Amino acid sequence: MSDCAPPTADGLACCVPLAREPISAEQAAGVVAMLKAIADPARLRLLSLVLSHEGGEACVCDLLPHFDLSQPTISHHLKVLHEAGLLNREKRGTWVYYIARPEAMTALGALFATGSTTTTRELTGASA
Amino acid sequence: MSDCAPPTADGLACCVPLAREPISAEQAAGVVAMLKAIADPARLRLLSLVLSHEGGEACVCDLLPHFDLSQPTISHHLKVLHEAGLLNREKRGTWVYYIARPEAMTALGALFATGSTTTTRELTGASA
DNA sequence: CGTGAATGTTGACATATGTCGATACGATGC
DNA sequence: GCATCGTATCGACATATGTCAACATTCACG
Repeated sequence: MSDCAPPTADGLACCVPLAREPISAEQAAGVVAMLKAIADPARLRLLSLVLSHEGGEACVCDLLPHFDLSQPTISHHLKVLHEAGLLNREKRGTWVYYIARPEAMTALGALFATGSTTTTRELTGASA
Repeated sequence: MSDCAPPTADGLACCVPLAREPISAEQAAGVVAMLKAIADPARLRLLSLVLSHEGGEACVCDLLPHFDLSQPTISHHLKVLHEAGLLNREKRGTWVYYIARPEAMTALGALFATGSTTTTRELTGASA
């Protein structure tokens, strides 16, 4: 619980691969907050839609048509993703844009690294 | 929904990074099954304990002392991890061993790859 | 065979979660 | 200013989930 400084200074959960050493209860709690956010079909799809959308961002109006869910429900899911640190929120005029955070993807990917400590850090080639 | 053959013939969820293209509802449902399994503090810790234990396996009696939870609760969580394809189960005499599945880690890690399709496949250096 | 130990199953319960309709808020355009 | 559009919040509800105590099951060992 001491050798784990915030990797991106963004409040992301910790970085040590699950297979390297037993994760502490505290770290587990932090990581679980992010995992719970994506452990929902609608939110996983929302995240993927934003990530794969041009520029790594999408406005709510772009996302709504992809679902059979009500607008408040989508808004709720986006809020969950935002509060988990997976998406940034930006208001531009009338529209609200949700913006991917590649650091969050990297942090999550690092959890599942097996063997060495190497992560997918080098692959984070998205715009800041 | 058509270009995604089971990557390891083990029933693991699909393989395309979230950032590459919007995940389909069907694929999302499959992936979410695995994510839900690890989106719990106890189960994340259990998984990490097994993964980092020598040989990538541990018997229930090794795991129990790490938690304040009752034995049936731990058994329940292990069952969830097993049914999600994250741990194999093997009975040896009186004891039951849960065994890590590096393929599952690789499959999950691939989800969070950003940019190219490169995954942490090369890092899967555990014994078969 | 019994006895005991390790693990799994069942049923019950409190809480968390996903969903919606109604409504509120904020920006745009007339 | 006022109507309208896009988005968020609130309150309510049904369902899912984590947990335990009690019990069942399976195996080792005399």
